[in-house]
Amino acid sequence: MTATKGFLSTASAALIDILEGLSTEIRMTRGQVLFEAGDPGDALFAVTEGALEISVYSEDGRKLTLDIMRAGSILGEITLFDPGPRTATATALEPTVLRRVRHCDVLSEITKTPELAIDLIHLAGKRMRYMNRQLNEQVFLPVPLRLARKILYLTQSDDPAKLKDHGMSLRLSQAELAEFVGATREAVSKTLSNWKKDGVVEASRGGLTVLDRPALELIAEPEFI
Amino acid sequence: MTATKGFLSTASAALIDILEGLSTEIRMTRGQVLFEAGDPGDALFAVTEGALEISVYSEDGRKLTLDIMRAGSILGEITLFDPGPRTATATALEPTVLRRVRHCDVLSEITKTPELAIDLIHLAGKRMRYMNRQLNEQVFLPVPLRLARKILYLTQSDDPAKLKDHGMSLRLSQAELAEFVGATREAVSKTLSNWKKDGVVEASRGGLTVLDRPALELIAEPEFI
DNA sequence: TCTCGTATGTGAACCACGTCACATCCAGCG
DNA sequence: CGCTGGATGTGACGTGGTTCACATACGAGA
Repeated sequence: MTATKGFLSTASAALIDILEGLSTEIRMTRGQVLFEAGDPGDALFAVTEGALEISVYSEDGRKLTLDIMRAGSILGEITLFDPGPRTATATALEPTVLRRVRHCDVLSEITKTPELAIDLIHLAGKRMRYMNRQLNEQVFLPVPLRLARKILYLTQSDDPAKLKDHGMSLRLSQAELAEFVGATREAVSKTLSNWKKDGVVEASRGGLTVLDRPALELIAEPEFI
Repeated sequence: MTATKGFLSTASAALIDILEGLSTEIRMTRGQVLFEAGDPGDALFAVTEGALEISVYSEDGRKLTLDIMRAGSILGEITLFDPGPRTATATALEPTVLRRVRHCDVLSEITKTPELAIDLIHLAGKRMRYMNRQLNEQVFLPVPLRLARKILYLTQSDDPAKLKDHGMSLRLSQAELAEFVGATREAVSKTLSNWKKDGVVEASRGGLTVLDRPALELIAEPEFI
């Protein structure tokens, strides 16, 4: 649906360079929480290695995963844009390395390098588009469509070589997938069962493989009216 | 829930000033469309007078209204942040006056006045928070809760004086309210009927009045676990 | 290899909402 | 005034999806 990779697109080279100079390195183990929704946020991060999951929680504790951020992504910048508590929780999905830059350093850098501001503004726009689409899909699409699109999104372009035979695997449990599409594990399981019968995907414990990407794309299509 | 008014908060004075100088005036009649999702976007707007409705459409034409922008709001800046097609449609709800500024003028102004960039970045942050909340509510809350919150949001602080007796009226048909909460007109009608029985709201043709704001706030609460 | 904890498959019952189908009910206007 | 078209009220009914309740099935340890 979109060509960008990650919740917000890979940061521009200029942005990365500047962040390099101002940042300190952070290393995380799997499961470690970088920040939680509600925390005061005074820094932003660039992922160097590994992956983090960005999610929000309902008032009664249910979880909705927004995206997975991999190497090259910037995160935690909402509070730079609008000072206040963090709106989401970031958890490492695997051993992860990232660089941390304080907001104040970014802001003072902006006054020196306005281009940086434009980079950040573009970043914000990409995010907005992503959220827009999320909302739209949540409101209008049934679970199977949402799931198909998520799987396509999550398996896209991770490694172009692996895509050539239309296959692509995803290391995500069905429960995690459910949190991604805002549904229950059972609903995901049943949907995947149907697709498996048709040879569209193949499942293993803790992951699945897309066998027939075009078929999945067909399912993901709206085919409206 | 939030103190901001409008989809993105009222623009800062500095921002408004700068936009004044670069802008041209636009006048719209009720129902007129300022821009549509998919249009190429090359300008942003500041509402001077009147109100516009910002909405997105599903692939099969259903509508979801995101917010109503009144005097003091900035809109159309996503495409400044991230060049590309507009993500939503803006329609005047009444005779409306606004000022139009081309993106390129804003961007070149940023290189001269970095503070402007910071203003815009803050704007983006407020938006992100708003969208975040929208998504959360759509995914996790049932129709009555969403409706209660929307009504509270739409009637908040419009005129503090009118709030003193806990009442507040809203000129929106039930169909429009339905588009706001992502539900059907019937569901809204039935929910409102219940509330009317309890004296929480009062309805008239094409609008409704909140009689017991605290009661509505109680309904809107999650009262989780 | 056996065992236990976690991931998955699947059916039954339930339920919130959507869909459909009308019955009202105003507000303007001939 | 009575008509008429859009805005509302409300029931019947269908259904996607959740909830609940197990049955497997797999993988990592002991």
